[in-house]
Amino acid sequence: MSEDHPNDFIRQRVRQDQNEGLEGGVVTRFPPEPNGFLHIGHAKSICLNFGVAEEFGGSTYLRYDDTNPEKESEAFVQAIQRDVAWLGFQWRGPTFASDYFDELYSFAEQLIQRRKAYVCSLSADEIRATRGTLTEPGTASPYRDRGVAENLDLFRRMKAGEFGDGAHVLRARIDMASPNVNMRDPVLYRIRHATHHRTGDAWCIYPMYDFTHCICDALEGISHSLCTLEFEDHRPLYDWVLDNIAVNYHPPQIEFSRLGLEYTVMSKRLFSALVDGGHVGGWDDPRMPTLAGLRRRGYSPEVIRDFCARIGVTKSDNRVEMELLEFCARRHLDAAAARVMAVLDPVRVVLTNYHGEGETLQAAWHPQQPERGQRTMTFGSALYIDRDDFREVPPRKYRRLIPGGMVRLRGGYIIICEEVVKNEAGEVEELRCRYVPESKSGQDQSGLKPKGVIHWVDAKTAVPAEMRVFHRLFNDPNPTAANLVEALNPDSLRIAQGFVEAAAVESPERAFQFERTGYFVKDDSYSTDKPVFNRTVALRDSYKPSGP
RNA sequence: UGGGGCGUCGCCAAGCGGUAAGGCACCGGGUUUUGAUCCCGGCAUUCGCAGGUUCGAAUCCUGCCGCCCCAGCCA
Repeated sequence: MSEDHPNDFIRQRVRQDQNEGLEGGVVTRFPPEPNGFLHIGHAKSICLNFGVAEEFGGSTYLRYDDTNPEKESEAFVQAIQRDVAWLGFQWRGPTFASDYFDELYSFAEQLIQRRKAYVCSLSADEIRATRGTLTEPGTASPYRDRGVAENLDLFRRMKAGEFGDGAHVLRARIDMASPNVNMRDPVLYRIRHATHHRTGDAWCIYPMYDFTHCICDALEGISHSLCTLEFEDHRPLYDWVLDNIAVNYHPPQIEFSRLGLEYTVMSKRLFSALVDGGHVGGWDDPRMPTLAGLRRRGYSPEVIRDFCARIGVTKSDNRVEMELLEFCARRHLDAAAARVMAVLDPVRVVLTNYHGEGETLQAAWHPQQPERGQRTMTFGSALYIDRDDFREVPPRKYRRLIPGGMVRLRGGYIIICEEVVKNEAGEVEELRCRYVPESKSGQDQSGLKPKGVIHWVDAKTAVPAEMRVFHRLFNDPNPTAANLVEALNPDSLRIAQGFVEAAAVESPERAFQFERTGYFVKDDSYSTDKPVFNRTVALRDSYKPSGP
């Protein structure tokens, strides 16, 4: 699977910078806030940052942007680390913005000394009211021209814990009339008497993102600071901070568009709402586009990385179809997954002329990979086949079992349906069939050429299993915060009580192709007495019934 | 109505003045004891629209139109 390296506009830029001589080489960073689980949108950023560094002989920091203690936790730090490692990347660090709180504080004092920052004692509401609007300039804070000594004194007392939350903030002195509202004296520090998951109660003032991020980038010698489009308006502020403090390194901020995916949402805030509202089982629910959810669903790191390589990196808004992710999943699973038979909706088949109980049959774990060896299956007079593989009234071009028709049991014998037994409700309860003794798979002497091949399991030895079939979480291709709950798909999870051939349960393999029904992964995190299989994705099914 | 971005096939996306890559999806055909995989073939006279420059424009210029982001003491 040797894909060409992507060559997006960011890589072109990095290549050019490198050719023009980059001191310190290529250094990138992936900077999540530890306030939730990572999702596939983060995977795009992770693959970009780590991928660029790998391709250009550089390295990548994992840096936590932990400047808002009330929303962050050590549990999220661990979850994030596990997910990045799972994707297969090795980071420098991890580092934390909180590692730099002392330096950050010094730079803040430096800004005060240079008359580039001041302590503002307006309330949050007053600051908002004086910021102006998108079309009108803001007005200066009455504290804007406080003297250096007073600012320094106030700021030190803020740090010392003399004031309550919200009493003062430190603001940059830039331009209240800037057409870019982010430049209208943005807040740099706020008072927050909160316990930080790493620094505990050492601090009661915390720096804001715009002040923190650029400085951490500079201190770590980040050569290319890659972020998403919504920070484009913040770039002048990123540059302003670094231009006004005594730091000798100034990374460029380069923006790209976030990933949009059809039929799902991509925001930690909305995930929280789904989890807290009990609409999903947790951040790692297999229907969630979180990396933890995708992992439980059976998507391997290779699938995610292939997907990220295929979607590209640009600045245009995008909403990628699920089909592409599913294609990547099938592509990798086709090669990786062991072939095994299973039925989700069993119908009993009785072979009236079969008497060789306990006969064993061999079948390849993977027909295209004979080196993976064979598994042993048991054949018997009582079998289960999938309800969908028999039709009393077949649609056009139907190739499976019909009354009086024949079909091959994959890896087994050809059978002919002679009788359909129904219950009072008129449902098919049992199929009484005759098997063709000389049609054994691999040594067929029958000369018969059935059109269809179906999967089956032996009723005596097959293992009862719970199979979880997932469908899109939302019916709306573009759910929003406003219609989040109404857009939920009530049929996003279907649990089938089926049977799997015993070899699958005994085998150490975890990813399987249940022939005809899809790719499944064994999931041990449920507490049931039966094995549980999550369906990653259905097989592509080109069987299209024509006509009504 | 301020500022910042973006508009190339249904969905992604190359292209950077020399006459529209590729992938997904879709449609044909072949192989197949998985209606899978695999293999072949098809799929934008046209690049948001309108002018202009040029021998030549998706690429340069001008003017429109559409969409996204920004008024947290979130990131």
